[in-house]
Amino acid sequence: MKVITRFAPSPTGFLHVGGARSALFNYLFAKQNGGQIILRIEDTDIERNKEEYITGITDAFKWLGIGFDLTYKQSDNFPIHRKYIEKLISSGKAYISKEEIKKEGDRNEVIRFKNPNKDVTVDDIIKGQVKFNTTELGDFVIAKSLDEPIFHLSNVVDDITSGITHVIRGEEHLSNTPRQILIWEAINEVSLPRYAHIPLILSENREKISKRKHGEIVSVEYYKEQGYLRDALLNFLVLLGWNPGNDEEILSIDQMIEKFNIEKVQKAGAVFNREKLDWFNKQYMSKLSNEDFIDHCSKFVPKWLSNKPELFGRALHIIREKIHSFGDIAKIFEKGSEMNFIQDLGEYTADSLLWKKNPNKEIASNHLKEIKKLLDTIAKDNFTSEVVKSAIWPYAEGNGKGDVLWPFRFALTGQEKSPDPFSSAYILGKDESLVRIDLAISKLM
RNA sequence: GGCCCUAUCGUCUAACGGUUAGGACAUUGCCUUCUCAAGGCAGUAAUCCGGGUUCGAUUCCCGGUAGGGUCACCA
Repeated sequence: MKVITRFAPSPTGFLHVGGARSALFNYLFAKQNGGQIILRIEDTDIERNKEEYITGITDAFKWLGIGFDLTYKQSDNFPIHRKYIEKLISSGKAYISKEEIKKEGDRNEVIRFKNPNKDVTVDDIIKGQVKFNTTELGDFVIAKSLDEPIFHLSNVVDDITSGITHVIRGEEHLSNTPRQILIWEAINEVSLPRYAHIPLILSENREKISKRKHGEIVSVEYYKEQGYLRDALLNFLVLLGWNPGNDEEILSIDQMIEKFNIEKVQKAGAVFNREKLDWFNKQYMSKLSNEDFIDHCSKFVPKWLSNKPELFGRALHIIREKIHSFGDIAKIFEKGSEMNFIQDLGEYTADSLLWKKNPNKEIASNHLKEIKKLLDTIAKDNFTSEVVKSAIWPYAEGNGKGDVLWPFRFALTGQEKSPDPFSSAYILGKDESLVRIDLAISKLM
């Protein structure tokens, strides 16, 4: 039997990280079984759906690299849904019911499923056997009219007509499952799919994360815009609720397909830990070549810097060390941040040039004068951090590293926190470095 | 509240019924060029509680407790 899975979002918002993980699990399971995965947009509630969300969702999957074998909108199947509703009615499994209108928009006639009031056991791959008594569900509504099916009916009919073999979805659907099984059995065309309800992704305080309560961090688009690598996001997500059974953590999509095991998915919810995501992202960023890295960061580099590609090139090494996502680039170059010295030395006081452990203006001034002499011996086109370091290092060791290096670094950067002085000098270049040292010396007079 | 699910370091998790309860993130300390970052090393830190079953429970069973999900003419 060929495996067919599906991811079935409703277009009422952008793609949620929990949705992305559900889709990923469906994808991995389908791929490792040589099966197919369908993207079904569940847009039966015309009033709440928005076209922009459909493109938002499909764009997010394009970015993630999760491809579908088939994509369709559920509303395209309304005629088929109608056929099944009619069939259920004519076979006495459903009926047209007269209703009292409780709220605006209510119909005075809806279609209800005739509940056989029996026990239904969901045989779940992850949760095991879960027994429900369906009596309390009553004769639930399956359509507002022949042409307006609602969730449970459309969902089941589409699963049946698409030949879905495995329903892998979030745990919030577990309690919907008995209803759907009842409908599935009433239609009685194909045997039940296997169900797998995956645990929820939780917030810090252990509740289901939602856009409403937790904001933009729940949407995949946010991570795309913040400059995260898709492989890092996917890697982070796949390990929320599943692991390969050993200490391996960095997994490519191919490795995930090979190693994923739906039966080993965790039963309990997992807290979404942004710091760990950042760590994954850093791991993946560090694997990038300089060329790829530059490609990824182009949209985050401030204009004044992207206009000076040589300067940017000299700073690249340091930038790569400092950031956890490409979006961080904008932050480290903000005024007052650690890399802003490249653009703008900024104001500082003479006292800040003095090393805390030995604050003495004359000593600092003399060291800076000596550093200047040493730097002057280096040819302009040979002014690399290694060369600068080898020129200054012996002097610093001989005269107290802190005494020499603190004023040196501070003169170059004007900041308490910054890259080391050798790298800073290299980034700034010989001329600018000397200018800044002169300025520092004059401040100390 | 009814129904349902869940329970190992702060977080993600590993552990045929027998382990000094392992790893990762975070955190702390140290080292690595003065600060920062990165890196290296080391450390702190967990089986929710109570009963069973068993020679022996993190592991199996029951009960509490706590958290979560769900109860639409939404999906």
